[in-house]
Amino acid sequence: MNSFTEENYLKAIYHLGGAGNIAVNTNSIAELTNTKAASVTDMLKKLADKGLINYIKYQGVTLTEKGKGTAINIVRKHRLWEVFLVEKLGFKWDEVHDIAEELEHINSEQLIDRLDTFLGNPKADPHGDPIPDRDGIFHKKELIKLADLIAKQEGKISGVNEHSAAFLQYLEKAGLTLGTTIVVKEALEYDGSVNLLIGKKEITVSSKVAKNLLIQL
Amino acid sequence: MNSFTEENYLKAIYHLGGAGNIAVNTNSIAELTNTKAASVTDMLKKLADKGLINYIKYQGVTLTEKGKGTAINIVRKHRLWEVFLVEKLGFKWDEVHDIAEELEHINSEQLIDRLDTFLGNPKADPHGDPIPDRDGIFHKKELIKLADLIAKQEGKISGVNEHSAAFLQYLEKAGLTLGTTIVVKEALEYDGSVNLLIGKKEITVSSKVAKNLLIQL
DNA sequence: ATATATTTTTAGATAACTCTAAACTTTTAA
DNA sequence: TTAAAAGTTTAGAGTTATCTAAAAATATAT
Repeated sequence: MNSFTEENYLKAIYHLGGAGNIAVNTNSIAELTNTKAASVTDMLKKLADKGLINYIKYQGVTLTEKGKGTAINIVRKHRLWEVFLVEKLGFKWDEVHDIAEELEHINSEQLIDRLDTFLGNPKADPHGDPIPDRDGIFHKKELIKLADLIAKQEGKISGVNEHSAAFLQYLEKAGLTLGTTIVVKEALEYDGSVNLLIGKKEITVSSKVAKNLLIQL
Repeated sequence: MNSFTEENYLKAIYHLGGAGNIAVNTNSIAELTNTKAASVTDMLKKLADKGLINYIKYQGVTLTEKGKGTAINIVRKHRLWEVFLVEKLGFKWDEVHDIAEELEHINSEQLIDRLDTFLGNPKADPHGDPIPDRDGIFHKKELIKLADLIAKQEGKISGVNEHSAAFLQYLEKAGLTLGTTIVVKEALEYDGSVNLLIGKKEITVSSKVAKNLLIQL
């Protein structure tokens, strides 16, 4: 059994890419967990002792298979709870993160499996992020940044790369919600902004927005 | 904001009758929270400093209005989650206590209000225990112990005084689930056991069972 | 009413997690 | 290629919640 705190560190390492080969560095973990580098170092020793991470002093960390499994399970729980909050309780997609952050630490495999069934085994959370199955497998569709599309390409808004409430609220106002079909009218080389058609309505989004909106072709 | 641990102590004091005038003693709190008396004393000082309990050394504690409100809110959350687990996720009534014990500490008024609405504002949890409303008011029906009924009285099984999985499983097997209508055929003075009619079926329950089954007339 | 038993509190330690400040490594850039 | 900057770890300390053992207060029983 891992503590609440250990779980949060594992999750942070996972989100920083620790499931791959490139080592995650101490400072970035400190930033994401709102702690100081010294605290991170202490915890890294502990997680390494438990066999959850590969840690070499001064060289950063990666997750072991065991650590990766634990982290993915937390991600699974987080995303399933987000679906519950939006689909069943009527929260907006920009309101659910903090509550899911607490719910993800509830410890019961049975609870999560039943929740998964109750929700109809959703494949993505309200932001389009994929939900791993109980074996930790992601059944993901290929998503492309809006910024990488060219004129005349058509696709469906299927995810976001940024989860701030501000960005999500902007998308909502602009009618750029998940599932919406869009066509690229013009991709402006000058500033990276993109002209889109949503049905017959034309709108322009900035480069920043285009980089954070994910499209399924 | 109170810590997870503080909340558990407040809840324990509440369940031991600390909302009334009779002071709850240190040892009983230690027993219920699975700690030692010395730990309880430490925490009582802390809760007293926060204005959540009335504490006089060696004389036990009662809850202040503030502490009572906090405790009742935890009870509300616990019971609403239990309803969710049974009604929506299909858990049995003897399986939900431990999970609800974790869920009750999730911090979001909005979450609980929406959950309440989602569940249809239930007035009782799966064991018949009343669920206080958001203002902490219990809208309770009058319940009487089966042991206090006399021959020919009829009523509906509406609650339990003991929550152990063993007792709940026994009731399930015996067909004594919530909502079942029963008629007392005979209350035996000799050993306190009771003969019941459930429809046309006759069964006998021990004195212990009769004391822990609550009936609405 | 006083000795004994029970209950509660205090004293002193430990474990988990955090911090600041200082020391040490690695990276970067002249 | 070495001096400065950036990043990381260690040392030492604080907080919260826990414990055991001993001391103090209260209750009980002859």
